[in-house]
Amino acid sequence: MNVTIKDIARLAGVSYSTVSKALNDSPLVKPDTKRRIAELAEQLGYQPNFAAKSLVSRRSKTVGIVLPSLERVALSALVGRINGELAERGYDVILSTLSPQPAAALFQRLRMDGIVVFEDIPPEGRHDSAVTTDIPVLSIGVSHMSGSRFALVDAKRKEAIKEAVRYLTSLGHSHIAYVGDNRGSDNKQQEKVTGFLEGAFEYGLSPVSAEVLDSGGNTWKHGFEAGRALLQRERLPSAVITGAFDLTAGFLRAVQDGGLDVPANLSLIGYDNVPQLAELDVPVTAVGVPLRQYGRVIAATLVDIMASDAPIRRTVMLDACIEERASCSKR
Amino acid sequence: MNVTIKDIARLAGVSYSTVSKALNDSPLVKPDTKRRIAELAEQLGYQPNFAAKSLVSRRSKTVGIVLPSLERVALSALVGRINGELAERGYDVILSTLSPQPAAALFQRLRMDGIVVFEDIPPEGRHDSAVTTDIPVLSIGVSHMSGSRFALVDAKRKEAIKEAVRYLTSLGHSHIAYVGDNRGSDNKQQEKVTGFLEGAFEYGLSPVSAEVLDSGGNTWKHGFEAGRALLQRERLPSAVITGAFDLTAGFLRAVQDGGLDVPANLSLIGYDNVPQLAELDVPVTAVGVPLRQYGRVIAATLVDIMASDAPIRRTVMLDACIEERASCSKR
DNA sequence: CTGAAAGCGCTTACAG
DNA sequence: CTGAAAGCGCTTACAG
Repeated sequence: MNVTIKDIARLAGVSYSTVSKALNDSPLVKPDTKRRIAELAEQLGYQPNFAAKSLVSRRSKTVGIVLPSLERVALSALVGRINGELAERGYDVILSTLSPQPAAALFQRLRMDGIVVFEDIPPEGRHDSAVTTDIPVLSIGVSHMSGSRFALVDAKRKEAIKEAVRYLTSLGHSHIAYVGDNRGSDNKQQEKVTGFLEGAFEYGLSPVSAEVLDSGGNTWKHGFEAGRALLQRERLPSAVITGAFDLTAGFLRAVQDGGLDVPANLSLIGYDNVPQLAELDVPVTAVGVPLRQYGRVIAATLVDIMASDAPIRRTVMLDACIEERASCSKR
Repeated sequence: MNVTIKDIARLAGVSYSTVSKALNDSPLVKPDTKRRIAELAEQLGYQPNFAAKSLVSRRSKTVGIVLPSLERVALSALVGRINGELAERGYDVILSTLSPQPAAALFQRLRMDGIVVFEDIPPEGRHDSAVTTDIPVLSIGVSHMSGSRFALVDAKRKEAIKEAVRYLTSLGHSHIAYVGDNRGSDNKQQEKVTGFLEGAFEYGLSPVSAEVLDSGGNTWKHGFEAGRALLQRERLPSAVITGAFDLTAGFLRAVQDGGLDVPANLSLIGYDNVPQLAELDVPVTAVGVPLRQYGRVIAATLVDIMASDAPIRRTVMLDACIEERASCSKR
């Protein structure tokens, strides 16, 4: 049998409602009594009963995160940050890898106060397959058109890549390639390509000096292969923008293996502003929403929509910024 | 306000305790009444209150899984299977990526009926940092020396690799290399190396014809590099055993790029018996515990230790088997 | 087969 | 500041 507030009350010689208030740090309880009760609770190893608490308070102080799969570095790091940010705000976090709708149903059953949905590919066509639930939903990157308390946090990918072009041209580069998934199935990838082309135009690159290389995917392997493909060229760009973290890592390895020095022979800037870029053979300059900020905004936005009882719909677009490291040099 | 059994009771013209029994399919309720109530519940979109249910029943019918990180294919696939298996047994699954102790504390607070712990590296030295909790714990691969209801499910890695050696020698191979993480920090990796050496001895390979190649890690990249390193050799083995899924994939790519044909020039067998091996450029023969079986045993064992109220300690070692595909040929 | 009652462990007006 | 009481939404003996 577990320790309950009644046990504590008996030992402290007060009523159990006083114990409840004391443990919740109510101003209605004398500091002295509070201290005494806190000590007793500690001693007895009291653990509040989550079920009872959320039954009566109608809140669980816990949020659920829906993940498409468990396989991406950047996502994994972001989830870690969100976990930390929400902990600071008094929330626990649990995850599910079910698909969004079943996961949302589960989280609703478990009485989560809110849910965060990550999903790469929006449900094809059928928008009725989107998440429908009564609890507040925060989508990252893809709109799920949900209930009445709903928000979307996303990165300005197009601007980010454009910014990378600006940065590279400002260093004197006039022949730049973008390496990324350009298969066209995913909007988010297309945005980046568009950003590259707009940037190339805006910052005065000639059409032949702004190349888009389709990597066919966003993994290390795709990056590596794209790097090797690039090496076949007779005329190389002086700078490359890679569209995702793993891609960047694989690409870097390939060009280094091919005998190029980064940044002496080739400048490189990678999308996805994650600290892991600093750990590569050459610390790679990043463009994108800084991970810390991403995590902080996600947590803050979610807490916000959970707090409101009125319907809310909000969209937050995050600006990218450049994190300079050692992979770019002047031309 | 949500629908409760009282609402249903009112509309059905019965008491709410009858509704409760009906919804739980109690034999004490007339089939007719049951049906009527079920329909009504359906209609009203009734969702039982998880908090109330677990408060009174002292069980949540939910289990928590602790994962070290979110980055491994084989792990991700296994979690998916466990999810499915437990669903069939009436349990929901949630995940946490906190480190084992905080995760266990969270799951205990959330009143999970049991937890599964995956962890690669056992807590260094200090065994007091292991998971301590009152609820049943099932560890995968690493013992966490927990409470009174505790189980360990693990794979017979050594036997698995040995079996791979047997298989290859039976095909006529007499020069075999094992490629794997041999840095020595991780017991599980060492077991595989030992299995290889024992197998080599037992199946009569000469010492120079049984090579251990340290890949320095278990990722695609490590596999790729190990593959390229192998190609530098003047005398190649006729068969290779790779120690982990991603490693296998990277290795295969490297040797193919180097102009070797698998299996014509080189036979390959990969540890980690996951279906993804069938999706590689060459469908790769696997050795290891079949994913389906792994998932089934984990789910069944967990349900078992959750059901018992007496202390239980159990260890289940799973046998590996070979899944033949197209990557091995006779010599 | 059905219903009234107690109780799971807590929070929160309300009265003192 | 403290306590008695009601109630959150359910399950489960117990009595009919």
